[in-house]
Amino acid sequence: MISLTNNKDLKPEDFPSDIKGLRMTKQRREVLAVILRDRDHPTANDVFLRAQDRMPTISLATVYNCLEALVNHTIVRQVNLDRESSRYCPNLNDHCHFQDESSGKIHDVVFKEGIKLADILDLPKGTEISHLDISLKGNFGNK
Amino acid sequence: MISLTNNKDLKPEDFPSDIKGLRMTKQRREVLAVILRDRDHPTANDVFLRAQDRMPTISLATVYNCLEALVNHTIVRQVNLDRESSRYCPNLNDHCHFQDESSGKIHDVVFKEGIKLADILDLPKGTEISHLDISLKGNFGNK
DNA sequence: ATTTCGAATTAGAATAATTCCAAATTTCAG
DNA sequence: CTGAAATTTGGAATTATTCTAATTCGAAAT
Repeated sequence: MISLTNNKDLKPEDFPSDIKGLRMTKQRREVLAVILRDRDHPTANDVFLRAQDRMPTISLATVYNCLEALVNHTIVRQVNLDRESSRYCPNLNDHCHFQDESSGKIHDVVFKEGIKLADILDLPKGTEISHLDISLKGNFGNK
Repeated sequence: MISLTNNKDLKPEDFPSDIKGLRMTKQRREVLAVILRDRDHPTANDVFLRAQDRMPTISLATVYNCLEALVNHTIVRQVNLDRESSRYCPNLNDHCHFQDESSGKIHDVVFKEGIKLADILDLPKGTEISHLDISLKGNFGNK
């Protein structure tokens, strides 16, 4: 199976016509390809500008529509940091986002081996977590 | 010392004239009093409406100004969930926010005894966390 | 191949939260 | 008291996002 979460070289036209139940139109392919290619947590407008390179007629509204569809079908993740524009991330594994204050860049951060968040939070019995967002800010060490 | 973080009965006019280096004007007192009184994570507009009860002339711009000043001086915390309006929270202790999907209510959630977040995340050496936000969504158990 | 019809795309208008601005008011320091 | 600085105010401006209505597309059936 084609890896959608880690494939810089995949051409939009090579995407299957259906991903997770979402019909892949030309525009959706292009939008997804942009997100998979650069993996730098672009905003909707970033995606729009990049998608225009290969598809000059695409509209911003369409980019928003495509992003919404991709998010609803858990093909990409929407990342909200503070009050900034939403950003989009192709990494579907459990992870957090760290925004480096000097560069502005956003880094994916994972939990240490074997840690589950529910284990460390004091939640009342019967609680069910459907969504979880962890974001950090500060100085990201050298890696 | 007067508890600012847990005092429903405190009247705005009883606040000291300086809190954490912030000069407390009439409007700032009122805004802070609203946030301390109800503790239900109101939005700026909620605060505005409530503040108007006792101070009909206060403006929304002023509420935003006051909130910004209070946040900058770490007197209240700004809480951002998804793309919704910012909310404001007088609880300055380390905690997360859980939004119950059926009621919409926001609950404060704390870590279990002795847990520090830095211990469970795989961060590169030298990383310094300046801000941390954890928000959850789902069904909040009965408490 | 052509028709059909729901889904997708488009451009631009509308919305909502927040910020900006410039004038008026209040407060503080001397 | 007096002038400077900070704060407040109402309204305009901004920005991200959503909505709308018209058009186009595409797959399936004819």
